[in-house]
Amino acid sequence: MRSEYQFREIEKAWQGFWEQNQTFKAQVNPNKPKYYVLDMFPYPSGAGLHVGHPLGYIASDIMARYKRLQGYEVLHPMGFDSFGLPAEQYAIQTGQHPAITTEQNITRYIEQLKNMGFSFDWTREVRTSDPAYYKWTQWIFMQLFNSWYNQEADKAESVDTLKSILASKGSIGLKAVCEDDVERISADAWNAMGEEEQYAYLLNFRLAYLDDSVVNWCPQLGTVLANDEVKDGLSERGGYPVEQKKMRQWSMRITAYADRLLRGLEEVDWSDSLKEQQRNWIGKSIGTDVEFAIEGISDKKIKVFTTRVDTIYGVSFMVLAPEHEWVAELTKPEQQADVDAYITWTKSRSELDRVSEVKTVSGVFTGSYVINPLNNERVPLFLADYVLAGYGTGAVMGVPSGDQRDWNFAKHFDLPIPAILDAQKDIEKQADNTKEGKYINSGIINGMGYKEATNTLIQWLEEREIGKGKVQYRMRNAVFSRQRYWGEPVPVYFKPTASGQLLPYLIQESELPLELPKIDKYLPTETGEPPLGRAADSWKYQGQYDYEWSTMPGWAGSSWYWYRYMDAQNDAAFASAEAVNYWKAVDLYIGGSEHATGHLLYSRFWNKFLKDLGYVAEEEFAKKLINQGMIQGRSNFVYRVKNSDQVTFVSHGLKDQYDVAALHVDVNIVENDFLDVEEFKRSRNDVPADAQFILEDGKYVCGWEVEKMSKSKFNVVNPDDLIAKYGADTLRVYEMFLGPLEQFKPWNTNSISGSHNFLRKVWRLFFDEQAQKSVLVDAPATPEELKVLHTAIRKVQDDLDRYSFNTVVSTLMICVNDLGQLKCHKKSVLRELVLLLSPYAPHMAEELWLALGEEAGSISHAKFPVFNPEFLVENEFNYPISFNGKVKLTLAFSATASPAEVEAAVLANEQVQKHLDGKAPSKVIVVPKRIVNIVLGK
RNA sequence: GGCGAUGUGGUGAAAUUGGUAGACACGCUACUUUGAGGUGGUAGUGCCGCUUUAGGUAUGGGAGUUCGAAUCUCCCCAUCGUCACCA
Repeated sequence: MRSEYQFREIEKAWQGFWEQNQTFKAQVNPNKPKYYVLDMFPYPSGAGLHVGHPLGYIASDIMARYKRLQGYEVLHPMGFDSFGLPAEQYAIQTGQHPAITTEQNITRYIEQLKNMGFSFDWTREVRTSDPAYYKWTQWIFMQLFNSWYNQEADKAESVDTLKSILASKGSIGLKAVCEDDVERISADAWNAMGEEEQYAYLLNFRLAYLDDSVVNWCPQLGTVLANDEVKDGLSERGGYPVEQKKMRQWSMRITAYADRLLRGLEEVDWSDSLKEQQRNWIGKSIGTDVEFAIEGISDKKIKVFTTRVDTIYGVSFMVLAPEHEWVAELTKPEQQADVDAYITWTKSRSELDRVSEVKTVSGVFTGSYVINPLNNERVPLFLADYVLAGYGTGAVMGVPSGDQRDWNFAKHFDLPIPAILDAQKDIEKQADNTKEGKYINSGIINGMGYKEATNTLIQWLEEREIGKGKVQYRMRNAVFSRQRYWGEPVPVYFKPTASGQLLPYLIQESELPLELPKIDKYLPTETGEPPLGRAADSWKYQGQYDYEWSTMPGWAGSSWYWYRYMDAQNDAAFASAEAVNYWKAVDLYIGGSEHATGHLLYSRFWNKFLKDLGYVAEEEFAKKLINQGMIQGRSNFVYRVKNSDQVTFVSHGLKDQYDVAALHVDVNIVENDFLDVEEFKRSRNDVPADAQFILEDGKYVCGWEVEKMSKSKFNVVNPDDLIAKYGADTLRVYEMFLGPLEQFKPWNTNSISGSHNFLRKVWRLFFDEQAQKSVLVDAPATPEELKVLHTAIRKVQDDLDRYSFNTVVSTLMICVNDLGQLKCHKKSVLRELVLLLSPYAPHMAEELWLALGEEAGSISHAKFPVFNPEFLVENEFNYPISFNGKVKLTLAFSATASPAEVEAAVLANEQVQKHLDGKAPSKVIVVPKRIVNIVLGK
């Protein structure tokens, strides 16, 4: 038995114990309620973990341990999102296979995670780059390829059902999600097709499909990027320029799920900001498509999408995107030069220019006119780059009285600004987008209100087949191909038809996994094909047909991994039905907010798809989600005096008296902002031994600033160092004590000693370290001790239930301080305290549990203390007595006294009378067991 | 510009349905314990004011609702996140 708090020994011993005894192994246990608590699994980078990474893992581990104590069967797994660019970049530089780098990094991560004492069930570890795992990623791709979206049933179905519909009814009235330009055919036409022809036609409807899409191409990285991997026209990783390029790519029809993705947000407990981000990303708008005839061209009409069809009588111009495909045809000869100049100019502008010049108006007249279908007026047709080719129809009707951007445009080109609502104000000065009032100058809707007008117009347009109500989404289908090596191969090969057209076919399910071939270099081929093209000679299906050379994007493996944890070793299914039906969905998911629109949206998409096919139990995979705040760095600075003969540094408080340059200094040689001068001299070869330091009160004080945590700023703090110095339990307690989990906060090691001292204080309730002996006693607890204990039990439970991890630490500190004051060393009290502490400081808890005479290791599955309100009953309550809301004194009264009794007693009190100073109170408010407020007249 | 969030001591923060603002911790000051300690203990610490006692004032700023506002409403300012000309 250790009577000193030797955390290094203690932590190592218990980590070994847990591993040996598989203490945290989870299993399907129908006799217990389940709780699934999941961390977003990390990409194993070469740098290892810094103090910011474990924040979320600590919180989730506390919940896992807490729920175990409450009698839940807890699934708390960890794994690695191990496909990705950095390992591949490294492979390009060194020739080392990415699998080797990845393996090394994972080994390091596991070691670091184990040092933190997390209660993961390591038997369920997954790695997305493991063929046994990506076999099932490929399998899901195959299901997507074999499915179409039936809008009638509002779900995905096997293409077999589509085939029978086509054979009996054709596709003319078919409600399926596909591109607008897919040719509609009759049943006869379908039945007349040959097998290959039918196969080619079906490709239009599959949820995984090949498409010539405009993609974000990054030449430096040699690959396509998703929209959320591009920031301000540069690649998120590396910051390289990204250009638009048309390429034949695999895509996923996520837009089929747009509305369900939107509706599903209502049933999950996620933060408003996160839900809002997803809503914005999906970007649903309800409006109307309207066709405008073109003057002088009879076979074409320009279609616009508007959310305010009620303003159509206010149209005074129309604008096309400069990239619109009819621009050449619609430009009149006399405008040709101007239009060409404008298009050249817009092309020259980078993404960043466009963003920064939002306010300026630009555009050019084409010389053409369109006809407003409602009033047959001629409307001039312009080009302007504020209209985006990629959204809606690439054409916009301009209503200057109701839209500020249109108003600016009209002013700039001196176009009319017709008023359309009697409630519009000052439309000569600015646009007024009100929906109030009655319509004027508006033909068939004159005198109507907004709702009636909109319905009338849509009906009018639909009757004449020149428009219809429509729901528009901003979200695009997701490009699924990456021209990289280190990703999942797509389980597809290409077989030519009789006419030589290449059609994609799936390999057999029994042939999974399709493993990555070996290649000589991890670069594109000489002809610019993806790296897998280097294996082209041998990498063929049945030695004959080329496999797909692109690999899957990073998000493929992470879009379903929570199911693999449920049954990680299963070779016959991604998870057994039994496991899926028991664990169902994630009860608590913790991770960074940077995945708001990427991972979390794709995962919800795949989950809904798997639900449609009946493979999983829940429509939403994560019921509760918490985004832990990023931990920022806290940099320290020293101030070097400029232009001095000798190298001189001046302390922070005196720096204003000198001309100084601020320099970053390693935060690990600074404590409480005091610099370790000797260590500073030793560790920096640019600081000579005779350097001068101008001190304040004998100390060198450093300045500080909050910055990103990075090596170049010397502010990276490594958890391994802190664990060596204070122990994992201290680090766990301290990271939680820093503040609310969701909040962004700078890392500051300064006050970690407070958490360490707290744990030592707990230890001293059990042991006299000086005398090297236990001080535990068996005596029964006093009412006072029970009150202290049960106050803590209630608050710890309440706070954990609302994920307030920081206040739990305060509560435990108060409890320990109070028990210390009471000199309480009673086993019955301390046993409960250890249980409360165990989720936060599990190693120490195990050790103290043993000291209490309990069975080794049994604390992990013990029972959480039960709060008993009887111990908190008070006979008296200390009433704060306030005058006009300002508290002046407190008076104790019986807790059961009625408000009238309290009021009488208060007014009879001598001190109260003194404060009243002879005046009569106009009112006395008594809130039982809260406050007394005496209201004095003015 | 839209949307979302945040703003409380020297610092991290607490205040769960409006009811004693600053719990808990760091830091700091003084005293004390120990052979020694990134030790233990005691007292103090929002700001202004006072020898002490009072007292005044205070949750980004301004207005409002209320007996009573950090908390609710409106306006403004600042910071962070996010989308960014979305028709």
